[in-house]
Amino acid sequence: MNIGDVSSRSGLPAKTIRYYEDIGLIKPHRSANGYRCFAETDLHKLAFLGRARALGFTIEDCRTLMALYEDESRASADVKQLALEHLAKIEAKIADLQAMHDTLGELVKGCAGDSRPDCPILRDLSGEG
Amino acid sequence: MNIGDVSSRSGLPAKTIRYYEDIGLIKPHRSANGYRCFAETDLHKLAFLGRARALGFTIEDCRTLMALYEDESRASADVKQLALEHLAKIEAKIADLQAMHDTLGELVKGCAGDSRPDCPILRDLSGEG
DNA sequence: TATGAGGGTTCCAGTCAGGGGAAGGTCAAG
DNA sequence: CTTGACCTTCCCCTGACTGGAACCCTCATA
Repeated sequence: MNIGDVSSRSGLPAKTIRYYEDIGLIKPHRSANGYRCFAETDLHKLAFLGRARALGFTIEDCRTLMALYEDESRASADVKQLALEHLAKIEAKIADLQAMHDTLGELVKGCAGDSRPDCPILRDLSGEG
Repeated sequence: MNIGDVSSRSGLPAKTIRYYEDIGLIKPHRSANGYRCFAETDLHKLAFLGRARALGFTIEDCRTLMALYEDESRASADVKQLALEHLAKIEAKIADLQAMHDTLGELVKGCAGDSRPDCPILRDLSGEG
């Protein structure tokens, strides 16, 4: 398989696939003409990576997850721990965003949104002046 | 005021303040020795920027907000629109993160987390194989 | 046989919002 | 006079790609 095929079958852009090779996540063979030559296992790995990235895991997490996946003697505890740490980071981000959302929502609610200059949003940003 | 004073009074790192000057958000004067020389208005602007950034506005949004703030003849509608657009982006991010959280949470719940290799998280990532 | 389309390759630069650190100038205190 | 705390500019680094330039390969068509 050439990179275009793997790209459409995995849903990942060709650029991303080349990047993943660059950083050592996959190691496709090369054809005589220099083209990358992907096996089914490469495609499978890329799909794995795509799903892990979609769950928000960092590239380094993905590297670890792949290693665990390929390690038949892994302990599921290791996978779970990684997932729990990631879950905690997601929760922290949600909490941050929620706080912004609540604050900004309040300010927006108080803003007339008309042609006059008076605005509680700017008043708040300027330090209640 | 030197940059150290402004830094501690605004809560922004000196690096950040220099960066904000670099991209034209503030224009402090210079003393004879080449040091930046901040007026109270600069400090006020930096505090404004710090609060806007804390609400998650991008630097470009901050630039617009500052311009609106300094424009006495602004329409609060313009401020409100910017804020509403930002609010929508925050909501979209929260929704994304929440979806990740829910999916990953389900997978984690099903994972024994013991010394055995069997793991629903990896099974899901590998495509249910 | 030329040529054009549509693959593929490498490498460089840019994104966003700064952070880290080097090399060097300035200032007040001891 | 020296020490230490400031300040300056400069350049590289981050994550996870994305865009583009310049060039090569293959196949179909005129």
